[in-house]
Amino acid sequence: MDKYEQVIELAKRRGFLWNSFELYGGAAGFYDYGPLGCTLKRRIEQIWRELYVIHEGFMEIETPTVGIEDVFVASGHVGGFSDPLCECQECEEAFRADHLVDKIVEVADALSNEELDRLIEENDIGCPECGGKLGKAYEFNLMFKTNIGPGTGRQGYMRPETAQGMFINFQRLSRYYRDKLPFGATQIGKSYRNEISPRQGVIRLREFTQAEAEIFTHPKEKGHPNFERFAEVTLNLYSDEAQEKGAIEQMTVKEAVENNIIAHEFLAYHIALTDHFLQRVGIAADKLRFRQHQKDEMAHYAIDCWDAEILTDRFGWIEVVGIADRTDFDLKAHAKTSGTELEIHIEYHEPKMVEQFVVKPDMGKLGPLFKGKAKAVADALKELSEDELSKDEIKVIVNGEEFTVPSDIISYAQETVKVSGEKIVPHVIEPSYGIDRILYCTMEHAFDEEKVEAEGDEEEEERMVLRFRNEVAPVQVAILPLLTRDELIEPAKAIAQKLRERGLLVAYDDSRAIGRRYRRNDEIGTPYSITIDYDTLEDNSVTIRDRDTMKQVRASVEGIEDSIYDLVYGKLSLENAGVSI
RNA sequence: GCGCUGAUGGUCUAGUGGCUAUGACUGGGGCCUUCCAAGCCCUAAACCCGGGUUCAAAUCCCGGUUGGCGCACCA
Repeated sequence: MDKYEQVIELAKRRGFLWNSFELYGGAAGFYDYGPLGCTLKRRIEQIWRELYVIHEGFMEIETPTVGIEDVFVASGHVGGFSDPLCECQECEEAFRADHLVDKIVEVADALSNEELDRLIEENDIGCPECGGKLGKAYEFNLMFKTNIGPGTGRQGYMRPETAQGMFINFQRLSRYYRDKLPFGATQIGKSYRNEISPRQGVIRLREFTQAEAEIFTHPKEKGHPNFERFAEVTLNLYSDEAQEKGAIEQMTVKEAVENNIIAHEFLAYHIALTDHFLQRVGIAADKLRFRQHQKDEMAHYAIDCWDAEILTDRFGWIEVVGIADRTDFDLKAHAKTSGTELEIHIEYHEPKMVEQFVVKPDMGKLGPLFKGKAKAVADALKELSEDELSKDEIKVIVNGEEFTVPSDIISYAQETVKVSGEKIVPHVIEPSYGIDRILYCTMEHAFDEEKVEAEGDEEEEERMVLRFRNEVAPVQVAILPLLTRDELIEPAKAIAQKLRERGLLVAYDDSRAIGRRYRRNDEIGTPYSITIDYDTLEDNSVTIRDRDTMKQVRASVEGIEDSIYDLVYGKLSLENAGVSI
């Protein structure tokens, strides 16, 4: 059994992750979160919220998981979130049709299916595997389709990312933030991709949880006001250049920006924030790197893009977060499709005086002359050059109709006007997290097997332990009466209640031997156990046991809820929580 | 989607056509037990689904579902 198998076996057995729909034979690409998995996930999400929503101030929103067609036409998912496939009619192998012709034309990925068919036909391209004849190219779109409303209804799609919900609310968000850049919004929710063949458990799902932030910045101001926070943090960077050499480089965030490895401070700050988050949920620092997209892999509109990658035992480096500067691509796309300006008015620090050619039609005379068409004529006049306006008879064409305007009802001049600001389309910095993958990685990195001495003459045995960081552990403290006796069970339950009231995640367990119960809790990563014994009845003290070291201290029941709380949240060490035994 | 390969209690697993489907661990109840999966008693729990071949199918065949691996795919 490799580590992946061990982790998945444990996850299944102890209620972290279950294959969905098992009762009916299951369905590939879907996983259920059991009681512990769900709690673990919520705790990871909660840390994410703390960093992005509370600390950064990027408020969380919630938008539908079903989207209408226009949204995904604009985003490019209807046309582009699909691949042209082409199957061999002999051996039935499927290939990317555009890859088959990419040696022949330069922009193979821009071709229509008909053009692809024609090129394959003309160049006599056969199956790369068996040389057989290839069938027609067809689109396989990765979005789930659905209908909105009864009957044929309206075409809907399950969203393939949460991001669009933030983009299309740009105007509302801008107003909420009182039109001041930079601002951001976040969303944690489900996204859907109809993967051709989902694999690797929770690594590639058809329904998965994303946590995304869309941060709108000024296109020309990409310094970060709080850059110093992470400036001296060292990152494992696998830049475009480093990938050529095949060696990860370590450097500080500041150096990365100064040496133009990372495009700008704003992106660098968010790479560092991602690094901070991942380590905080328990990803091992030496199994974490940031890989830069190479020029040919990066979306054409992006300035720079980095993936956080985590080293796993079976799958190697897997991508868990993408952090990109997407420029104004998304807002412009929605502006174009919706016919609505998605811009923000930025006031200059001081108004600028700008030389402008200004045309002033005399509406008092234009009105009576052209009646209802006066406004359109005036607008057309404003577009004319000085040359045209200087003629005796000025002609304009409005909707195919020619109008002749006397020169005396219009004046024009080169004027200096005061401009107080400009409209700009903000650039988007997007950190996009795959929560399910991160959750799996926290489990794998927490997973440990340790040899411990066994009773009597027995050989050493394995202790399975999930060394979760306290903050993410789905059970924070176990309450264990030493023996199954009423006189111990009662005070134990009272302590459990006290801890729950303090807001701790408590598990109470009195079944079978104490050692067995310690092991059960090690296996699900419970950081602390409290054991109630006969001394408790004498002197009102209990033992607190540490999961990782198995060390115990003796502490008073009085104020135990505060001690455990402080232990869990790192404000107290075990040594200071009681007397060592 | 294609190819290879697997699918048996909660988990891991034995079982190459023939008794009531093997075992371990785990779980539950109890006895015992004053700190790291101890012992004893009791108990629950499985042949992925659908067809076919056969007197008889967990076992052979076909199809599907699903896990793993390889190819392809992975905004």
